[in-house]
Amino acid sequence: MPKSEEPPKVTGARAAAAESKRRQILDGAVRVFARQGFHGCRVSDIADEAGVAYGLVYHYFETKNEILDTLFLERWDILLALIAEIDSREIAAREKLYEISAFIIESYRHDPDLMKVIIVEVTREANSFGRTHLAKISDAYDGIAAIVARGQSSGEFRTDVTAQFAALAFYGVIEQALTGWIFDLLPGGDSEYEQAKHFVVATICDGLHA
Amino acid sequence: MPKSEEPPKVTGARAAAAESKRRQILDGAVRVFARQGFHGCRVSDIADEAGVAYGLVYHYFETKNEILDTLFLERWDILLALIAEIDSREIAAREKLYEISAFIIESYRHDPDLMKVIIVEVTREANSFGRTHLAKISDAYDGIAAIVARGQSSGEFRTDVTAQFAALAFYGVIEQALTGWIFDLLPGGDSEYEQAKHFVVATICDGLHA
Amino acid sequence: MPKSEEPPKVTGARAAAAESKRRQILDGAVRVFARQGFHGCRVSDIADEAGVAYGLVYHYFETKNEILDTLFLERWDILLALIAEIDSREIAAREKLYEISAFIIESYRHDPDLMKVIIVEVTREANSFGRTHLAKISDAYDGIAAIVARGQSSGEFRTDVTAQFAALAFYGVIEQALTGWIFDLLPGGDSEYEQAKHFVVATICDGLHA
Amino acid sequence: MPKSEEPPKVTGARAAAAESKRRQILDGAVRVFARQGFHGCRVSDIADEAGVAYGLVYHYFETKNEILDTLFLERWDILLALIAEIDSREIAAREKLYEISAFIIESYRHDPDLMKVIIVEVTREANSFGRTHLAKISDAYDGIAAIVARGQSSGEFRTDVTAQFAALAFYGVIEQALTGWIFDLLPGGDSEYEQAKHFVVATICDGLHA
DNA sequence: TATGAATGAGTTTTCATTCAT
DNA sequence: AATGAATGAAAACTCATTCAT
Repeated sequence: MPKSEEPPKVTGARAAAAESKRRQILDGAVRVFARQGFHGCRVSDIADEAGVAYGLVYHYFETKNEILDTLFLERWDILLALIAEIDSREIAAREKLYEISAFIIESYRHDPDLMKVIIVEVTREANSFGRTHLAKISDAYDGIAAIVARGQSSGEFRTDVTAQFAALAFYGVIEQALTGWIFDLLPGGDSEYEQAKHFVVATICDGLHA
Repeated sequence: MPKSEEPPKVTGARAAAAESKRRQILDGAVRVFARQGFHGCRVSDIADEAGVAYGLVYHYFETKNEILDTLFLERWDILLALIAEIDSREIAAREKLYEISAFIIESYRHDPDLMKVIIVEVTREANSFGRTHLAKISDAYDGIAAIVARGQSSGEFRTDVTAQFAALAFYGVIEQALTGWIFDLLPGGDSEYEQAKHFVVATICDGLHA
Repeated sequence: MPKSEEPPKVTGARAAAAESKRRQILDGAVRVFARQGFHGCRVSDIADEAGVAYGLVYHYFETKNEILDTLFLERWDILLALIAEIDSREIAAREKLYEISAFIIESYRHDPDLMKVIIVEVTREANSFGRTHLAKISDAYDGIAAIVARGQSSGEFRTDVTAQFAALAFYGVIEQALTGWIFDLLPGGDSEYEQAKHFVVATICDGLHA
Repeated sequence: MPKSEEPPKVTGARAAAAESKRRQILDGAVRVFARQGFHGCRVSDIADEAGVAYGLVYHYFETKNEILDTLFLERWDILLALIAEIDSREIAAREKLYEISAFIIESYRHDPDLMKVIIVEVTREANSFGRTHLAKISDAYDGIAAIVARGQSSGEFRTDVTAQFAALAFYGVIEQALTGWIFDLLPGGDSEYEQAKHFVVATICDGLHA
């Protein structure tokens, strides 16, 4: 799924250029964070990678941390919106889960650096820093749990495992698959990604038993 | 499961005292890393928490990072040994997975700080630092995959989902449960832990379908 | 001989100011190194003496050591250029040696701190650090040796003492005179400096014999 | 010239062993100082090189600096005694200077590490630390100056160059030769050492002129 | 004497952030 | 908006020295 291209605000060439610098910085930051980690890079590395002047980073962002926050929120809000949209469709819960799985895996295929940053850096940061991210992550869990709960109500899913735990398990499987690709513990590639979308659902919905 | 208490080597009071200081430092580090994060604490915080002089930390460990490494390896090696031992038992694959799930969750109940550090801090370090940790993590995946593969051979498990992916999914579910408890996204407590041990296996082996 | 005053490059106030801060740091470092020794001072002493912020030192120089290197090379390159220039003149070898002796002693009169740093600190660093300085020092020896060799070819100098050794002896006498002044083992003062210029040549060229 | 072996104090085996440990430490320190420089080594390096326990170094020496002092003074006092002894002989001043030159160069041949330490580390240390060493160095200058002065009185040496300056020049030539060998700027070897003893006197007494 | 664990002050370097232009 | 020099707090790491045994 392509990056959600915000409609180019029609505010003249100047503003467009400015917006593009801001975008450059975010894009540079993704590459640098993915390569060196949030703590392993300097603000000047971001500026260099983005091809902008050092000081400009601070024109667009208050702190280094805000850059990470922005990257996370941009992407995560898309995910949250998608979960909500999918849940509103008239399809089986299993199908809904497949769509979410597919979306996240496609996101990784499309921009592995960004997903790496979100998974590796943001979660850990949540430990030391604000709870903002945790609330957002919780929102995703809740959205998925809502899908599961609806599946339970309709009789599609068993009810002894709580919807909350099921949601968390579902997300855990996907995140671990991404982690595997990120750290080269799992072979990556287009066919593997395609297969994984199905494996996630097969494992979580059908179980491993024969 | 209690920390593998090495038999108190009878090597005189001096050596014993020395070993205890080293232990104190490791124990202090766990608490500090859990509370403030690896990057959020200073070496002096570790020394203070451990009740030893600053310099002593560097007498026992080359770098701050080596402390984290040591904590991770101590515990992870126990996990690896356990996985191997469980796989050698004459029980169903499903039972084996339950034992592993139970062990990890018990580890968290017994020493949540340590598990928090391993899950939250080590993975991030794996990104920037050496691949040592990754190799160890990979070993765990492999051990679990071996169990699944044996289950597939015996006809207990389906074979369309690869053993490798199944192992990763299984571990992903457990890790996400721990993450949930760590960040208070999931209610914790003795009965929840007990329930979760079963949920993990129910989800992965039986699936969510009704 | 005055410090080679580079013509103030007309590059705008900003660049000029920047260059002047860098110069301030170097000048402060000379005073501090001379007073307390390279190892006896902190980088903050340099910053304080130069009247700049601590961090600015690291904006202009990678390490404390690079400051020392810069001071040495700036001056030594002037010496090397001078030796080459003097050798090209159409004067007696003895005159050439006098000019070099005079230049070095004048350098000391003009900026005793800098010469002290070069003689006292750089040599020691040459031991532990890179061979860069040694190569430069060797260049000076070679330049002087070339002058002596030409003197030998013309019949002005005896040939049983090698030019190489003679060069080294000549430089050794000068350096020891400076060392004497630096450590107050030899009375200093304008007339003493003037006298020493002649003594160096008298000793090396004519010998002590009656 | 062999290291002045102090007569083995007849105080029993224990004291002898103790003395030997102290000697071991000094000998180890010479090697370490020569290799890494005074500031570039740790006290533990000295202990390791000497093959003694860390703490023992502090049993025999108050500070790290005292070790350097001891090494310098041991050797320098021998030099001072020798200068005095030579001056009392009934030989030409030129012969006396030859003997001193020969002694110092032999000292270097016999124990280059020790001479390297004295020349490279002690003189520089004189800058930051006490004036003790300077007084001793001054004593050597004075001793040599006395020889020159006597040579001037007897009509052997010219009088326009002061005895003080001549002494300093003489020592400067020798020190620079040693520096050349130490830093590989001058080819070393037995025949070169032998030749240098003569070159020093030829240069200083006879001069370079044809 | 001999050992090596224990202490903690000291120092370089890093780097996020600010600011003048 | 854009630049990059300037600031200074922060922290890891070093290592001489002390001390208990």
